[in-house]
Amino acid sequence: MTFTVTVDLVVLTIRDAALSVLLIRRAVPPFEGDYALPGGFVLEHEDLLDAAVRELQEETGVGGAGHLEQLGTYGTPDRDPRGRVVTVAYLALLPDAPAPQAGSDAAAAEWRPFASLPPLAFDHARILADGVERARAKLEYSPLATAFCPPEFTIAELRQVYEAVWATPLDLRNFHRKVSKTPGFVTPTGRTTAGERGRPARLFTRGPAEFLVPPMLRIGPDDHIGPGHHIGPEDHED
Amino acid sequence: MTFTVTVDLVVLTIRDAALSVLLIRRAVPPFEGDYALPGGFVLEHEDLLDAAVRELQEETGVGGAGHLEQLGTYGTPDRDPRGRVVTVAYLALLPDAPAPQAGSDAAAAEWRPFASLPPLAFDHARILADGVERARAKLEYSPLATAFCPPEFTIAELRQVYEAVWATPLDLRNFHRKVSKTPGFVTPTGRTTAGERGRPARLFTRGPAEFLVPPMLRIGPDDHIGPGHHIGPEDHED
DNA sequence: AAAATAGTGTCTGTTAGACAGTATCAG
DNA sequence: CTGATACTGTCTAACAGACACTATTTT
Repeated sequence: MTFTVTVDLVVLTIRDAALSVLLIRRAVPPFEGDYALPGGFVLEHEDLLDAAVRELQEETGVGGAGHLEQLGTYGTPDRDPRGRVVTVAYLALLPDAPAPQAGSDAAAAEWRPFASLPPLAFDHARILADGVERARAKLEYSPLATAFCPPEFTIAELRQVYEAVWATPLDLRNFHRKVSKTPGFVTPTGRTTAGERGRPARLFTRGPAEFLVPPMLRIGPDDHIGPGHHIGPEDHED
Repeated sequence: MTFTVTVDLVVLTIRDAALSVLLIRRAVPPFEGDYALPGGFVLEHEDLLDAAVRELQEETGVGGAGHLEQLGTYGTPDRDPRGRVVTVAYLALLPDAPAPQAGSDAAAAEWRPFASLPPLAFDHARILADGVERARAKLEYSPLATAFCPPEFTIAELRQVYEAVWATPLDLRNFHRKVSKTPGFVTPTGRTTAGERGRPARLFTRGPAEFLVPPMLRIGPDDHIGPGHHIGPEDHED
């Protein structure tokens, strides 16, 4: 038994303080004209990660910035009407800026706010939901929020990333203290912003830490677990 | 371009207070006679998760107990000398007991302690390392440790799971308090153990919580990140 | 009684959340 | 000056780690 293998990309960024997703409009059947995640076929001698990097490059023109990691693999027998297609989904986190470019099988690529999404082709709605949940969870215990920021950023920019991804307002003073006291999260550059309103802000780069100790928890310690509550990181089915 | 798709299983359990892995000896080339993770080909109309469940059933005879989740997909072009094989790895956590059974392409299946592993075929050493790291991480923020336990278990058994997976001793009194105070982690059954040495222990079942709030952190809050990994608190014994 | 295991209580330093206050810019 | 944003400090309740103590069984 043989399979077709594709990669699909959940590409996230922060645009106008809102978590946004890169979507394409399909130019060919099936689902012609529908929105979908960018992606494509894995080539004959190509590693899966290389295929994801290539597709990301083709769709966004993005270089080495940002973050890319495997999200999960989706292979339900009837997920693609063309036959048995298994897709390996990747999650990309990028700083804002790159203007999307139309790919070969994509009529157009555009950023869409996560809060108001159109219907998606295939099982891409599920893949996208898994990707956003992964991003939300990893912001807690890794310095991955910096992947949404330009090379130099302020604490306020970093806080806006957390607020956009978690869709929750955060206390800026406590946030500032927590980021400063978490070893290796950010490294001061000595430079500051200028020309903005208010006091200039110090600029930082991402620090050397791979994990945040202690983590930045989304949830207050006095929260309760109950039916309907959906808190914390999520994985796939049992 | 077409691919062969397989599932491989990282099956973990606690045996004799040690984290252990289910390995098979390959009966056919390539890597004939070497140790490997159990696994096999995905069938024509079979979902990936169904294939993992089937392989787990074939290797261990295990039913509905335990936990099974997708771990990751490995598809480096040269990972299998037979051609282009992509494998979707699954992580299974089981209570101790099931005697391994020999599968069709496996000469023998056996539990091996994670602390002393033989060399593994293909890229299975990497897959196994990823699986154990996933398990270690998930024990922090999910009640997944209960998947290693029988349907009814004591707090001490649950603590031994944490100690075995994290390879770290834990203070039994603080552990007991933390488990009891985390809402939805465990549910008392009213029954107790009997016939053992010492005071009988209350028996629990897994509670309704999907996530631990607050999490059970491996690492002390005053740990520092630096060159040279530093995980886990220092030993302490009464 | 002694040993062993289960479970509770207490003390203390640290931390998270809430919120007041100070610093430095533009206009 | 006012307004705006950046940053620091303080108070308090809750929590984590360390460790003493009580409870209930077997031998």
